[in-house]
Amino acid sequence: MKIYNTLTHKVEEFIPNEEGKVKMYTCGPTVYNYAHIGNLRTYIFEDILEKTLRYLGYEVLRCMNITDVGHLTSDSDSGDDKMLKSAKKENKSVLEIAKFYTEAFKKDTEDLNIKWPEIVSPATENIPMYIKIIETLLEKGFAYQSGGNIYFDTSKLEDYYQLTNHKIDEMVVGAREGVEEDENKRNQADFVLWFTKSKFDSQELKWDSPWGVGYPGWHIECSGISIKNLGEYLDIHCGGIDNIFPHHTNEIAQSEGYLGHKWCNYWVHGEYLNDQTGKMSKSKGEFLTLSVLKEKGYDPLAYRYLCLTSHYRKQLVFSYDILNNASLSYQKLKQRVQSLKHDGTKNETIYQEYDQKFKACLEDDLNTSNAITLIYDLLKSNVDNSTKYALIKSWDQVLSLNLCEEKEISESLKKYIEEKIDERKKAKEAKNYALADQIREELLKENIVLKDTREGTIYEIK
RNA sequence: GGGUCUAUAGCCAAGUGGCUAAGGCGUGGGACUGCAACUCCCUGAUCGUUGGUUCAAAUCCGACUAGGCCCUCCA
Repeated sequence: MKIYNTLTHKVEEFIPNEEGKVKMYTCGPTVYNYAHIGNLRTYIFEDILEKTLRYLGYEVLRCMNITDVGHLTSDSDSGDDKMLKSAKKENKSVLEIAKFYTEAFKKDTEDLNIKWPEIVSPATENIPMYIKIIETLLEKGFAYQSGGNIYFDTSKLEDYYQLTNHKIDEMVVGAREGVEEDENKRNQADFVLWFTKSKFDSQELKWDSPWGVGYPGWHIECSGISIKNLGEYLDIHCGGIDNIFPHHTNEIAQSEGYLGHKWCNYWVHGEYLNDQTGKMSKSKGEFLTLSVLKEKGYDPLAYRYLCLTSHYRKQLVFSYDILNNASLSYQKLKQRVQSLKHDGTKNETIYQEYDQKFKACLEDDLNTSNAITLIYDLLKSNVDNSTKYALIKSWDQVLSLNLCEEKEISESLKKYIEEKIDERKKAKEAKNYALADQIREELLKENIVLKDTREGTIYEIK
């Protein structure tokens, strides 16, 4: 399969370290608030990548962190800790906040048919691993102690900016408002591995370390959790594009400094979901969550469909217009698939032919848009219905749009509807259209839609 | 200032040098229907502007225009 690698800045053939096996790490959420639908776009893309690899026959082991500590607004020790800030606001402990929003995030992934990774590890449960890495970095001379904190010395690396093409001389310190220079650093790009002093009133979570009581920097957790669970050689590391710098840049620096060899071969990043004003952001205050969409009556999978009709490396500007568009398309597609009469058989030759086409779409840097177009092509083709159904059912393992989901209808409900249809038929025959329409209206109120086809009246439960 | 990405119909979107530029939604028209809905058929593009390379450009190169993102909070 071919995938765009941020490390080499081009689309490349994917070759794992060990044949047939993929070790994949994806940056997880910082659980101080709900995830917005832009955050979730990244997890949808990662889900598609993982499921594509599985569909192509790879054995995938995937790991994700949950950031529940130490995520500061800045590497200087004057910034806010997001977890703590949120906890104070809601009058709860940091761990209570983390637990609450982790559950909320998990619920979102379930609604979107995003598979939960095999290994999900909170940052707070891996402190000894971070300490081990930092000790090694100090021994090897990649880190130094200054002003009470341990910093990574970026000048010790030849190619610190390999992911971004940034040039050190042209970087603007404090390009973003509110970022202060940290005087303890030897080099502008150095970052904190371990904090031993805190200016926060009540930093709840602290651990003992060889350098004093403190807590880890933001970047060390992903390196620690990944190496601990997936070993020294990683195949794919994913995240949103905003993680490229500084987070992933720093992960590479500390991981390779610690390991002494190349760590991860493929870095894959998902683009943003923007709104009309630009990037969707938690720090702007207001943001769109999946629950909001659900309250407005949208199926979460319509949002997933929307994401899949676009490409993961292309920015998408969210509006209710495009969601309505996607939602309608999705419902229509689902209905078309579910109305296919199938008997569980398939034409093996045609099945293989179309399945190859499907794989080719995904192997082409996850061209989900073409994969969905292939469904429409298949539906329009003269392939028999059972083969069509078998193919779409199989493809839905990757797309996860519940295209073949059949609604369970109880026998009593079925009988009730059939009686009503019969009653309406008799009314129609007697040209009593007022009664016929009344029956149709009544059923519609119960979310049962009648459709008169050439073969007779059928129904659909909304 | 530096880096990076994008620009295709009303909307979303595929397309990576070669037949009349996929597909979906919407719009308009038609068939079906007691009327609807559903379904089916028909309906739409000088590919941001401008130079160049080529027998051939949406596709490659240059310039310009507009916009997004990153340069120590975010996916």
